[in-house]
Amino acid sequence: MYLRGRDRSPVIDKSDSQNSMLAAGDKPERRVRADAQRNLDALLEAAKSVFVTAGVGAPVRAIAEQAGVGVGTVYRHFPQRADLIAAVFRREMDACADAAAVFAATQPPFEALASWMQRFTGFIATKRGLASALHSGDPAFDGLIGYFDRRLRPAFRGLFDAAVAAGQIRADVDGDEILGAVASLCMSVYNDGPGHAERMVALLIDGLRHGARAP
Amino acid sequence: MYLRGRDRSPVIDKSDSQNSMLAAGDKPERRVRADAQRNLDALLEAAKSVFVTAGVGAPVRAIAEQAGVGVGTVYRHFPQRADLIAAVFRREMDACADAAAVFAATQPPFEALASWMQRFTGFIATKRGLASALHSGDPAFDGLIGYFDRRLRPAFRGLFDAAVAAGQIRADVDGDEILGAVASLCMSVYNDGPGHAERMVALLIDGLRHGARAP
DNA sequence: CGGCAAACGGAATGACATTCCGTATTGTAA
DNA sequence: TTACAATACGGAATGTCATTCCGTTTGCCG
Repeated sequence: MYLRGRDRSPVIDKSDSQNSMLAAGDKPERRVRADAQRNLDALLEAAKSVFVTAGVGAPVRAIAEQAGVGVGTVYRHFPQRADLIAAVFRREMDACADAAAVFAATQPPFEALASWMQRFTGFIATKRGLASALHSGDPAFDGLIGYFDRRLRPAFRGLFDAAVAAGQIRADVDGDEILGAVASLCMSVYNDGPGHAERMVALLIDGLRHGARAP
Repeated sequence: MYLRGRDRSPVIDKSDSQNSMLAAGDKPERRVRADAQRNLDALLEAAKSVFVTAGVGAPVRAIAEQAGVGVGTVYRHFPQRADLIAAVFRREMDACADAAAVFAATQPPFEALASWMQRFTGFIATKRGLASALHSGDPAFDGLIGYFDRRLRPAFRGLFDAAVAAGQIRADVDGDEILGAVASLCMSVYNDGPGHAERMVALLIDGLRHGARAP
């Protein structure tokens, strides 16, 4: 009754569409124009940086400007401001999830897990307003929690299980609870200034080491 | 940097100022004009009802209208929209807290506690947007959590302890945790449709009965 | 009653989100 | 390469609020 515009029609990032098997007779699949893709990237990048300094409440105008683009372009890619926010969050979740593989390949199990958890903390910490957005009831955010479960949870799981298997952290804790706890610590109403989240998470990590069995 | 107007100056509801000890020589203390008080009440009442149907995001205009008042009047009483919201929440917390005494006086300990918890649930449940507001970081809401602790917690405590003393509920649970749990159940991101909160709370209440000692 | 501080109402202002539409680009087919 | 149509763009225009301003009205006190 006092809501902003409704009817959303999502927009998918067609970037990595290597699926151009130009053989059989399926429709030409209209390729995304180069400039459009360029602007989309610039937009997401700009939004990310603006959100960090001005919060997710920053005006669309500011984001468009930072991206060197007109507001019209923003709305061409994201029907609603909330869709842009959701897209940025998704992309950051992806980046965070991908980082897991890198850590896993370059560090010992425990260090990889610790590194990733701090990385994750950094991701959540810069999201002033994420919790608020999640609670806002805006349908644009509906899939975000599911996306979290789909991307971040498995990424964490891999590192966690590896550390357990290597005997570097105790085996009597539930991985899912840890991830949830970290997220809660970072988004709590009672969050107490900068560094608080990091400290709590560090504590958690130390706790994980306690009582580990030898490898 | 992209914030709405700042600098707040709170407004106190001078309603029940029975403190007119018109004897000694303290300053005349400018009495609140009758119409002002009337409008303040109408405003809070109107806001409450509008929030229920349209959410806390309802335009100030709508509230003013429902109260039969001009927007200017709204802002005379509440410097910022958020102040109005906070005032409504406070007033509802008061009502909820006061209900405790009534239940305590008219029902046996356990029934009084159960009644109050459902009353409390009803209070939280109608607050679509409370959680969001709390997380918004707006300074107008800063005191709300403290107010919650000051008003609701003791009210609950009284009923809870009485029920424990009467042996009607188990004595091995922490009251504070129960209240927090109920609030969390009602405001969670994972809240699953209407009735969900009530069901969970009912479950909790049943749980409290389990293992009670005889009186 | 008369005066006036306090309180009103509601138009004016300013910040945004979102929409519209004329113009500029891109990819492509001749 | 050039001409075209499909796509994208930019940014002014519109509409919805929150909040401010100020001329008017109203309760209160003497």
